[in-house]
Amino acid sequence: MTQIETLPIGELSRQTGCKVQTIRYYEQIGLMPEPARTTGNQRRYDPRHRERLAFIRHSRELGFTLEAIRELLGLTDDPDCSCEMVDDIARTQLLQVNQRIARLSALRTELVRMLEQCRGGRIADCRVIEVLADHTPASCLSQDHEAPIEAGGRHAG
Amino acid sequence: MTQIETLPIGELSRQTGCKVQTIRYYEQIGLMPEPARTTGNQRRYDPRHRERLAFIRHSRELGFTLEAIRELLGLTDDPDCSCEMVDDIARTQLLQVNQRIARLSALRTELVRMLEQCRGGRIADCRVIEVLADHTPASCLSQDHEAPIEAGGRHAG
DNA sequence: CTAGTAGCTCCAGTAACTGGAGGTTCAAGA
DNA sequence: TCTTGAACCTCCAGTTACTGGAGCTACTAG
Repeated sequence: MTQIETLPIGELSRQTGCKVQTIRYYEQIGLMPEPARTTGNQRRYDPRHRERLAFIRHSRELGFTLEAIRELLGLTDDPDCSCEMVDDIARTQLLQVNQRIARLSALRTELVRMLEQCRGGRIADCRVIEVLADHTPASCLSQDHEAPIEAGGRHAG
Repeated sequence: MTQIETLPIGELSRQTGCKVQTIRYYEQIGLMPEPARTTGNQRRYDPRHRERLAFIRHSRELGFTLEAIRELLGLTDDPDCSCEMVDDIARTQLLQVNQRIARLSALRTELVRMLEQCRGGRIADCRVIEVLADHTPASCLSQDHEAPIEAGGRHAG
């Protein structure tokens, strides 16, 4: 008989756009189940692993934390349960995204203003430095420190 | 004679809104100079330290990395040098902020669309889960992974 | 003198990976 | 069958920008 399709980790990596180390990391923290191994101890994945990893990656791209994803995955294990909680998690995520956009926009405004004032002289006269040194009772930015996470990992080479 | 004003670390912390540990951390990584010490080995800061720390904090709030701040601080040490580089650093920062806003906006769009499709049934029918599981050739989000840093530290308390 | 707060150093932990060392396995070609 | 080289393995350390705790010492008010 033909065996079902199994993938070595590199192939799974290619198909999902997720680095090999990251896949192993997800396994380590229990987000991905342990796959079958060859007699030589190499991992072999099946399509279900690929689906799960795709789910994780897409969720990460949408900015969900690994903890949120863990919860979402837990919920999907019980298909009869109400999807209220899923909705909650996504809604919370949306809220955070909105907050971050708001903060970044304020930040942009200040950066733009700062740059506009620079006339390109000596550092001693530099408005950018001046603005940065200025610590007036904190502009719009100082309050509400929230989630620092963003979609995607660090730059990959 | 009256001594010049010196602050213990807790007072500096209060005045700048920067945690005690964070101040010590900045010293450890060479961003803040080593302050004077009492005979009992406690740190005592002067107004110049406060200015420098304020500069660092404000820059952090604007999303500059510690490395960028280190560079900016280095540049301010030479007041006769052209402020072109300062401008460059700020401009790079602005660029990154713009990119992050763009990405977050795309993200928001997708989250909103996802949530709108949820009619609140069972998880088996949940559109949110479906969308997350879907790994079409990657929407607008998969490209351009950049700086993960955001204004402010993690939530404090 | 004592109590309590604030300070000290050192170490470990956070999120979400990434990279490398040093060794093994697999698959294809000779 | 042997060899070669890519891909795999585990384990560990590093990244960013802090944060928290243990266990100890200094300072200051009463």
